[in-house]
Amino acid sequence: MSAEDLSKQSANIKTLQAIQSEVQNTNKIALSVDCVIFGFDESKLKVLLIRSDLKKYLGKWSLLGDLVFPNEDLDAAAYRILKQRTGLSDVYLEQVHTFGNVSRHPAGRVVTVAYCSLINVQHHKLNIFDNELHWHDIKTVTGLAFDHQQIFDTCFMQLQKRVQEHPLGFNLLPKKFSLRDLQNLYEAILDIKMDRRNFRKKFFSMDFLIDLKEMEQDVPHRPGKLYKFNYEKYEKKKKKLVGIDF
Amino acid sequence: MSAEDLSKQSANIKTLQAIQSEVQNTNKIALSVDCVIFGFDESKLKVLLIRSDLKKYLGKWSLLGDLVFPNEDLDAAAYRILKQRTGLSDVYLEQVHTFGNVSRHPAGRVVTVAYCSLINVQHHKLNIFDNELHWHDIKTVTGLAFDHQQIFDTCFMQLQKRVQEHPLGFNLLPKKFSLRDLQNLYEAILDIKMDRRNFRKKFFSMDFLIDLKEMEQDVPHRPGKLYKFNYEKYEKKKKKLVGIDF
DNA sequence: TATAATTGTGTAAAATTTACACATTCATAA
DNA sequence: TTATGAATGTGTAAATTTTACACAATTATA
Repeated sequence: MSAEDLSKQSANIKTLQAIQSEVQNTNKIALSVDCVIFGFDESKLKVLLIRSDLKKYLGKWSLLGDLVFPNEDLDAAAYRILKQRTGLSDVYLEQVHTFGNVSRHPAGRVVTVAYCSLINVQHHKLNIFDNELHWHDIKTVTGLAFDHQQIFDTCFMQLQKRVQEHPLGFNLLPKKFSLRDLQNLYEAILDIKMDRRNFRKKFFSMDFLIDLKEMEQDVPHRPGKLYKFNYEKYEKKKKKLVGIDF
Repeated sequence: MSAEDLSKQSANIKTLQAIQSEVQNTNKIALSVDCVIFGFDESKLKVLLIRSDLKKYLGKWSLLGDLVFPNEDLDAAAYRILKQRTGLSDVYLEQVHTFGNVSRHPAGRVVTVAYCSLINVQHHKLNIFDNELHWHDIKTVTGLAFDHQQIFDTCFMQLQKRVQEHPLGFNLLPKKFSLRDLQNLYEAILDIKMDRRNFRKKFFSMDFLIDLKEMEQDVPHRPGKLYKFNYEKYEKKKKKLVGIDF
């Protein structure tokens, strides 16, 4: 290594203190988390929205979000918001994308990390006391506050993609569900109609459904069998490669 | 709406000033960007790393990153780093994931947004003057500084997935490439061997390769035909749905 | 007891994926 | 000049997966 290289190298070595002061000086960006919370009810996909608490967007709906605390892990902030708003813990939650355009928030520089959450509406219909909080049919979601429409669109598209590759959907259903429930769910998320026999064949051939030997109750027609998803078996079998296809 | 609801609603309405001060007070988090820059050379997938500039991690390799400026879009920060380090603009760059554990950085709370970039090594072999900057075979990447190993692993896995679903790979090849180059690339990224005839059949049936009517030069064996990727055709034909499969 | 609604089931055709071998072309070395 | 080595270019048959499609059985209700 030449003398020049050596001096260059030592010039590049920064002390922790130097970086700390650099971090302080550049520290003009606030960080928030926004949650796109999906639910499934009456065979429709819903999203939980709140009325904007900002005058500029008065009357508009927005996602559930909050600033991240300085001593709080990012994922923990998302869980906190979810817990605060729905009363639920142990829910499916996944980071989707970070939105960081300079002018995305009127109050100044706020970079936000978007999370997608899937919850079972039946299990906590109770927890929405707040009039400002409302389940919206995803087909009617337009004109959200801030850049929340873009965030919602991104999360919804990601959900459409991931629900086909991973068993996420079951988080939106009750523990016991019929194949009709499952098909309704996929049809609602993907906004398509599917062939009933081929849909059943597909899921039976995957062999991840456990027949609970129970039937639906209180349906105005022939009751269907109830199933639950076999997570243990799925975890063992997980696919590695899919194959080139675009 | 009841009186109680109304008062609750107005209590929820915040002024811009209130939020601004809230943002100021909570503003103790620094934001950075880290780039995982992939290249393809000598039939091997490489990643561009730099020696850590932090005493704690002296001698360790780390990703290329920097703090985001207060008045800089997030994506712009990633492009800036890429331009600074490789001299290249107009490169493939995609946000992958944000890492925000409280203790991930020794200098304090720094949340980092990871980007994945694919560049053509042939086109700018020149631009690496800096001894501290080096292309590493991805198979030898271990023990990176900070949480950069985790960031690298995440980006690499995402690359393996996305390269199968989208025509990203061509960003790593020269404009003109042979089918052997293309197969070597996929084999390097996915770390598998593929059947040569089926690989060719697959790509020909997709019908996105333009035969340039040119042959390889200076190869010590029968030269292969050269192709380029037909982006216009791909953009028109893009797949929508894939089908349930997990 | 008849009707309406939905469940549960199989098969044949089409499309896709997989496994596999040999003649051709060019550079290089004898 | 010729032989050799190394990689290109090409097709088919079998297996698997996907698609399209119809009718009998079950339950609640009128």
